[in-house]
Amino acid sequence: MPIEAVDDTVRGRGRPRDEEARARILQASLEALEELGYPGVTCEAIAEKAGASKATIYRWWPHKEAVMLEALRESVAQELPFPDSGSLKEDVRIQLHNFVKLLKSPRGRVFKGLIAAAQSDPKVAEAFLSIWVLPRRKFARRGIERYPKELRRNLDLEMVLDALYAPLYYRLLIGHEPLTIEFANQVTELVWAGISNEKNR
Amino acid sequence: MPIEAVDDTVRGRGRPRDEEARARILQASLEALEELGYPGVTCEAIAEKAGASKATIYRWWPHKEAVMLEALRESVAQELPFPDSGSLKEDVRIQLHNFVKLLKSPRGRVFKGLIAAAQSDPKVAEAFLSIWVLPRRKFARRGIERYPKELRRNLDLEMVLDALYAPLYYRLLIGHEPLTIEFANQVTELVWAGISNEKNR
Amino acid sequence: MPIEAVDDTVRGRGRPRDEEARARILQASLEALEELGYPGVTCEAIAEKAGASKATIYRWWPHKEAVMLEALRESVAQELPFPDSGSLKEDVRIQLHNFVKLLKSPRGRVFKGLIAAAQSDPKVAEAFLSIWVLPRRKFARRGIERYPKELRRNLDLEMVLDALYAPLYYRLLIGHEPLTIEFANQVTELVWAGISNEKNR
Amino acid sequence: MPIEAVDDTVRGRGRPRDEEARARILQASLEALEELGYPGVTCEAIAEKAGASKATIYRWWPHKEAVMLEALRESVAQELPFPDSGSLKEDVRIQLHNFVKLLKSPRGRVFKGLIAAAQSDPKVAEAFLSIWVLPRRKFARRGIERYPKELRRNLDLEMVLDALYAPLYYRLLIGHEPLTIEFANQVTELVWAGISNEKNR
DNA sequence: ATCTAATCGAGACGGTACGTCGAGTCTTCCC
DNA sequence: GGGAAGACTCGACGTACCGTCTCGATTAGAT
Repeated sequence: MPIEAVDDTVRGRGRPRDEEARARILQASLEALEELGYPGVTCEAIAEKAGASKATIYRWWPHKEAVMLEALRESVAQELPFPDSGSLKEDVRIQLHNFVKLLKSPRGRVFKGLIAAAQSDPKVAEAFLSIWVLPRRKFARRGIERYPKELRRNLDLEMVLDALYAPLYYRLLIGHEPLTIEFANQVTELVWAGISNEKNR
Repeated sequence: MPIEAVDDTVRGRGRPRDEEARARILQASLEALEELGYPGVTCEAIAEKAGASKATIYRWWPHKEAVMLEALRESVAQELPFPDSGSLKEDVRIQLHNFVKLLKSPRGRVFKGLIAAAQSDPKVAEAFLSIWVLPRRKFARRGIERYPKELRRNLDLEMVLDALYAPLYYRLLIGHEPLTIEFANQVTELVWAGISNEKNR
Repeated sequence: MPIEAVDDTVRGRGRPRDEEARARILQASLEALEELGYPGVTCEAIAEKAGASKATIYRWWPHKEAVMLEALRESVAQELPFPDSGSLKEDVRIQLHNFVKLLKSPRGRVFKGLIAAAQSDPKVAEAFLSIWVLPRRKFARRGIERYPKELRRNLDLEMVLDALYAPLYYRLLIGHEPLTIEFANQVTELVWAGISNEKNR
Repeated sequence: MPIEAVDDTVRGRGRPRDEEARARILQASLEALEELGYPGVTCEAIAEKAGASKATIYRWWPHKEAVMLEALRESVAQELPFPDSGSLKEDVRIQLHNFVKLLKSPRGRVFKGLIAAAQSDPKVAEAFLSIWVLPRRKFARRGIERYPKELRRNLDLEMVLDALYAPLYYRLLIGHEPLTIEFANQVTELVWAGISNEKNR
């Protein structure tokens, strides 16, 4: 079961959850993550930034990683819809462009931090997967499957998605070369050559 | 300046550095990383495993990340030579196979841990780059450049290397799908289609 | 001004105070004190035991000590009338016997808890004094003063009361030796020797 | 086993305990206890006052009560030797005088606090008993037993000690009447009448 | 054969953040 | 308007690890 906030759609009797406080906490988490990097994010710092108390944080999230994951989810929930330009190759290119822009924004530090946290905390790993990775991949997969005729047969789409996104994550995480729009173009071209049904050259 | 052990080639008067202790500490770091994951690598744990004292660790390394990086360097120094089968595609495939095997071994946790640490610690990032990433890429690049005629012209080899290795790192770090030899084959085929000089199909 | 419940004899407009809830809260306080000891008396525990809410408790009492004091007052209101056997010495003995029985009953933990609370909270101290100690002493004093001829002249009755009751409290609080009926007899004899008008031996 | 500091008479290998820090912590505890009363004493406050860290406190004492008990023991270790005036009655009187002075000093708050804590914490109770009460009683008992002929036969000395000390504790804890030297005299006279071998009156 | 200096182990030190708990207050719905 | 439910702020708890430090013991080269 992924790490999520309590589902309080059922309106109980007591004082309802303070949604403003929730929003302030998530906002403060993102800011702290962007400003201080992952290990610099302290529950006490979040609490102070948010004008909330630590107890409130721990009432709703089991640990600070969960807070940051939910913050991430909130902040990127509507972002990055898979484009629909009429051309699959163009859709892919635009999608990678957008993702590059996201990773290069301050939000990129959030990804770095969460992927780092996921390496040693299975709960974070699972949450990152179910909250971010898998939904994004499902969208992208659907976007690609709209054009079955443009692709070679017997392609493993999971592998294709990896080939498309992995290089961006890789440059984000390793930083040996800059992460640029041009790089996204190069990746698009290279992968396209490997998956398209066109007779190349 | 990368993180390295103190260079004590100048032989002073007092008791010399205990090389056995150094080896035990590095070994213990690797073991802790493999067994317990990154957060399990506390200096106390290393010291106890190694039968050393924390002071000894901090005398020779500025912080625990430096210890782990040096441990990594020691342990992979001779690993993963770029193969030479006579065929570039086969060389690439074998190289990816070997890398998959490495990442799937207990050593994979070391990579996960260090990449995680690098996300928030620029010193670790730089050290990981200079100790592991850049040398490996240089070897691989040289291996590829032996066959200039098999490749398309105007290829950005850095991008090609990313396209080859990134998917493996990606599956290691995200874990959404298993990291297998077969996956390495798929990546090889896909990238090969995008870089080889052959007239495809 | 001693700690007391809000005096709501003035009958206002809305729903009147729920006397049952009040009784349940006081009862729950006593039980918690007897079963769990003083630190076990948390407002949450009282509320749960009583099926009440914390808000109700704090509406009617300023803090939990006030609750416990009122609980004590209710529970001991009619207890320990000063006996009237016709003999002062016998009256004293019986009174000490009764007090020993009270202190050894579960109620004894209530005394321990409240005396403890009084040490650091002047409000509790004053309330314990006015609700329990002073009234009890007044009764006892009247009981003794019925027999002026049996006592030496110029006795400080306050001191005599201390000499009678203090040893019982002392054993209750310190617990170095058991608090028994026999001990009450011994104290009676010793004090009697010091206060009676008889020619001893 | 009473709560005590680790007995480190055996000189181990590592860095030795910082005796100054220990002294500063105990001193800070006493000051905090006298200034703020028992529940106002915070480990964080002690640590700050003492210029120590919380970890140091918890390394050597299991909880703050133990700190305060040891502080008490240190501060009263050599106090209150049983006097030796040549007359038992006079010895008793002087001993009670001294005890009254101790209880009326700022140190009295320490006693109030610890007795309070003992009511709900068996560890404190046992420690208070073994560190303070029992040793003091043993001394007093020995002081009294030097004069066997002045006392009636078949006296229960434990009860006598209670009769002597309990009234002082009682006035300290309840505070219904002041605790004075004169009161100590009265108690001495009353108890003496009950225990001495003289033909009274 | 000392003397000297740097090393080793052990482990205590001041800090800082963790995640928990209770006090007392506040907010909502229900009666 | 009272009461149950329960979320809220505040602040202390006791734990864990960091990186530093101070010991006594050990181990060479320098004297």
